[in-house]
Amino acid sequence: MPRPGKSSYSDQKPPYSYISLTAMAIQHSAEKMLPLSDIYKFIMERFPYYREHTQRWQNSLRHNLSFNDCFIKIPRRPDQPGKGSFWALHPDCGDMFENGSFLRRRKRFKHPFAIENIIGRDYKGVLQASGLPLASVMHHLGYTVPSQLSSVVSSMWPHVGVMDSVSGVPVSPDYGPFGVPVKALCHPSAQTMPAVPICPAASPAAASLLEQTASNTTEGKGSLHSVLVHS
DNA sequence: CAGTGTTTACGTCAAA
DNA sequence: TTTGACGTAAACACTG
Ligand SMILES: [Mg+2]
Repeated sequence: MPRPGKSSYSDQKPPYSYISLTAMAIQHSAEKMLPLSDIYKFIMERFPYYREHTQRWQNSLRHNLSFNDCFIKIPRRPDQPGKGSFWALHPDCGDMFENGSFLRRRKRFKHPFAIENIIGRDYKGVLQASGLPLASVMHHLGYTVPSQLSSVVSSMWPHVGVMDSVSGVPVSPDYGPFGVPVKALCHPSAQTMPAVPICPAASPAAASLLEQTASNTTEGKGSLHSVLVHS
């Protein structure tokens, strides 16, 4: 396509969402995974539209990588030094563009066992009605707050530290496959929380716990209130 | 420090 | 009208 500056045809915004563009880049690669910088390159090489305002759209792209469960991080091997991780497509996310549109999917892929998705689904009404951020509700429920959400929590409740429920030693969240927290952590106000796996598939006990939690929340705010009062 | 990653907030738009 | 997907801005935290 032509060269000229502002308003040439090829400079128009391509009919692809960031998710589409990123998936294209990943699928096009030999290893089916790419570092962030290579995703940028792929897009910029093919779509002149994205050769400008790079700070804006690259911020949006990173937001999409992190926010959408269909994108997962693959750690670098020691023999592959570099900045971040590799990004790949979650094996269960299927064909995201089954409907002809590359702009909007029918539904977002959400991993069913990610604790933040479980809480987000079961406490949807509470989250909406209260306006509280997900991190707050998870904290009040005594759940491990994933990754950097903990910084939000510690800024809202500076007296609360994240520590191992048995040893009392500060730890960082430890995640197993699919981002499921393997080690149950608790904060001082939560007294004793059993260090059991939260993944229902891994522990029948945890499964019934989850079921109980779910049934408690179907009625609405009541259960959250009791939890709030408790802490 | 610059690049990478995570989360919240808000606006838009189309489907349900 | 409500819901959900998407884009954008922005505030941080973490890392090489
Ligand atoms: Mg992700």
